Amino acid sequence: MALHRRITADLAREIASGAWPPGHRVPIEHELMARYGCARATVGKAVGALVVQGLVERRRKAGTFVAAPHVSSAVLQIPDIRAEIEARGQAYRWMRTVCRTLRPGTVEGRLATNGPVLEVKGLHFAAAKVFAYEERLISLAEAPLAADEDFAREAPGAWLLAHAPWTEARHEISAINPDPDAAAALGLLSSHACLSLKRWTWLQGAAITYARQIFPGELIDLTAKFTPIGH
Amino acid sequence: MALHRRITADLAREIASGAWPPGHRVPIEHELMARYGCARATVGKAVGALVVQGLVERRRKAGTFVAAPHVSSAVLQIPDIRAEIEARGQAYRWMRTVCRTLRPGTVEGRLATNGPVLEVKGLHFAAAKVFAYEERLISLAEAPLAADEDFAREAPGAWLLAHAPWTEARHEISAINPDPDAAAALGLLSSHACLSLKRWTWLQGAAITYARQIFPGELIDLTAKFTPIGH
DNA sequence: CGATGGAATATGTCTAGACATAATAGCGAT
DNA sequence: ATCGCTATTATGTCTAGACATATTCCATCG
Repeated sequence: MALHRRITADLAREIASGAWPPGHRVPIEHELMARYGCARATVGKAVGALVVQGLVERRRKAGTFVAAPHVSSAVLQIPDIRAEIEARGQAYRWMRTVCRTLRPGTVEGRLATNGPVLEVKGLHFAAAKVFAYEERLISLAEAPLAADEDFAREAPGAWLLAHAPWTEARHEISAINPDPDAAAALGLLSSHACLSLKRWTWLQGAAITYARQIFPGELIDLTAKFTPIGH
Repeated sequence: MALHRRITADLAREIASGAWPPGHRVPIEHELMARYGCARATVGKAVGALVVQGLVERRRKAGTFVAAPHVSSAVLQIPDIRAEIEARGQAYRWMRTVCRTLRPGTVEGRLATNGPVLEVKGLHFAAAKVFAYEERLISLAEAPLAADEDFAREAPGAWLLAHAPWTEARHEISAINPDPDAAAALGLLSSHACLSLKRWTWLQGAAITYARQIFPGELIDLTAKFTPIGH
């Protein structure tokens, strides 16, 4: 193994074991140079890796110190339903049930727009089984091309991904007992725990689309992995 | 700004703008050396930062290439339960129900360790109401100080946050109907939709802790925001 | 035609320095 | 005692090389 990795691992072990609590001073670079018999750049690379991982903080003149543990944030993978299903080796199918234009002002709290809105509802199937129920609103002012689509064969999510770029998104995840509409569509009892995923997307501050997807709880797991970016 | 940061930013801009699509070859290090008039180590540091961010991949002899875009992903805030509750202006309370040491080999599939494991179960209260049920396993080999704790007054999550750093974590979010144990603890019927959050954390590849938290569905929303590349 | 062994190439790691910069500690003057 | 200057110190950045290693390309051999 590369020397700089060994140094990183050695230091991390001291921190992990609790031998070096938060605030403890890590040996200065020249001492590590002497200990490992290497150049300063090598020590610097090793300690730099700990900085990226958020384990230590470095301050000029002061030295390098074990960092206080940070609150956790993680990168959540938001699944593309079609890709998710096909990755499992199952056949994917989309069935649209509703597609109509709503008058302005009827979508408060879901899509912030004064213009016309397209409402699409439908079901995602994995093999012969219902995988998700989806309700979607699309701002026709922001995505005018959507007015020419009937979304009978392609799900609005896939279409938007290819035709409507976005710069910001917000997701809200919760567990719900499905409302009567959703329960009927999914063929479930309302006692069946479902995962609700709401998504809002914006392009440069203008609301594009709102989506609410409901999955039978046992059919989906959202997984999130820690990433050192942005602690 | 440091030169290596400028190089990183320049390259990231090409990728973010779409000028360099996935698979596009990034100029080789010697060309970047010539372009910026710097040493190879400086170019290497700049490109290394892009690797950490997942924007490029490097292969010896082959070169450096723009990475395939990750599927839609977002930064998820994993809540600290106590902070979450107190932010709502409610009183927080932790009640431990179980705290015992398990023999090695009894936690398969949850915590990858051969050493002793501490098992803690308990409830988080918001005001007088149960907010979450928690089951936790802690590897005593990795966090030996936990053996001296009884977690009667402090939740293990809070204690670990202050004493056991981690570098990797995985979260699994799903909707479930609570099993009888959890339903009884939460005072709910098993028909009540609950959000299940499982978390595994590692430090440098060694498993530290596993936690399973169950929330009544209506009490919690996880929210995630998209973060564009390049901050 | 296919297999194989080099040669070429790009990155991976490392050295032994250099100067820059930020923060601190101590000193002296007020 | 306090302010401000300076010397010291530890990290930040960078250079101009070196050898190592993985991979690809290509020419040669069977």
